[in-house]
Amino acid sequence: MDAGSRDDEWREDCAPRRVLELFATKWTSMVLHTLHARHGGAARTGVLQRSLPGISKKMLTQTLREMETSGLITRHVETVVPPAVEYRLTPLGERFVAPVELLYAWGRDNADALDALVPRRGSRRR
Amino acid sequence: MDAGSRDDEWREDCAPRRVLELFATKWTSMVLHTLHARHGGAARTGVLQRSLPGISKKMLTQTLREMETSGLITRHVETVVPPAVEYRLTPLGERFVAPVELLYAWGRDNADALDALVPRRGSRRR
DNA sequence: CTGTATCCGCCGCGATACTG
DNA sequence: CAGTATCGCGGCGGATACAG
Repeated sequence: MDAGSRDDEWREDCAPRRVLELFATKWTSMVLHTLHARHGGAARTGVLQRSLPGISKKMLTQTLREMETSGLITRHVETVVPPAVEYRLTPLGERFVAPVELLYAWGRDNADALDALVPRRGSRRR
Repeated sequence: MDAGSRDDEWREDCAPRRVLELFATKWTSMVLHTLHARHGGAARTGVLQRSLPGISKKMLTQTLREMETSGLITRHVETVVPPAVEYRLTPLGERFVAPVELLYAWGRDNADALDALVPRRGSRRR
């Protein structure tokens, strides 16, 4: 079972690619993590924004919309004044937490190795 | 332990961010996976390119360089004619395989759910 | 409070051509 | 076979202003 095997094609619409696209938007995994680890799976817009230093309203909304489209979260609107919107992890989203957390855990465990070897991505020589 | 906890800051240079940057380059995880699953941890340039349909020489080289810089792989040059270059997973790289594989596995397990819910990233409503 | 609409710089990445 | 250099497009994502 070497180079000839066809059990994992790299087509555009294959599962692995789909997953990677979830990371294409920079904030997706951080929103997921924050929603889970800091707020037990549900939180309102403002709360999320305060929990994610540096994110803009635009990217927050955009990221949440895409996550909703992907079925990772749901969006509930309370028709009151002022409006209150709550986002909640779906079962699919909650199952996605484990892989993401493992990724983060790996980062923590190997932070020193990365510190020593990575100069910095995107650093520009002049 | 709510919004006040400080056990996971989102600073630019924190571990989680570092990990996400490894995915900033589209092909990184696929090269990692291919190197591990198809070639037992080591392979030459040409072999990798054939195993990754759609990748260009430019992106292959660029991705490999960044992975080398991050300490995920090593680069061995055989000074012969024509030149033969082999890339090999480092211990750090091999440890990174598990989280990535789990991510991919999640994609496979939930491919149907994604099929049903994801219209397509970037699709624009008018 | 939540969300939308522009303007715009930066950069990932593909296509192409050339070197050793 | 392995790698570099250039050009160009698309899109992420930040800043800002406006709306319900």
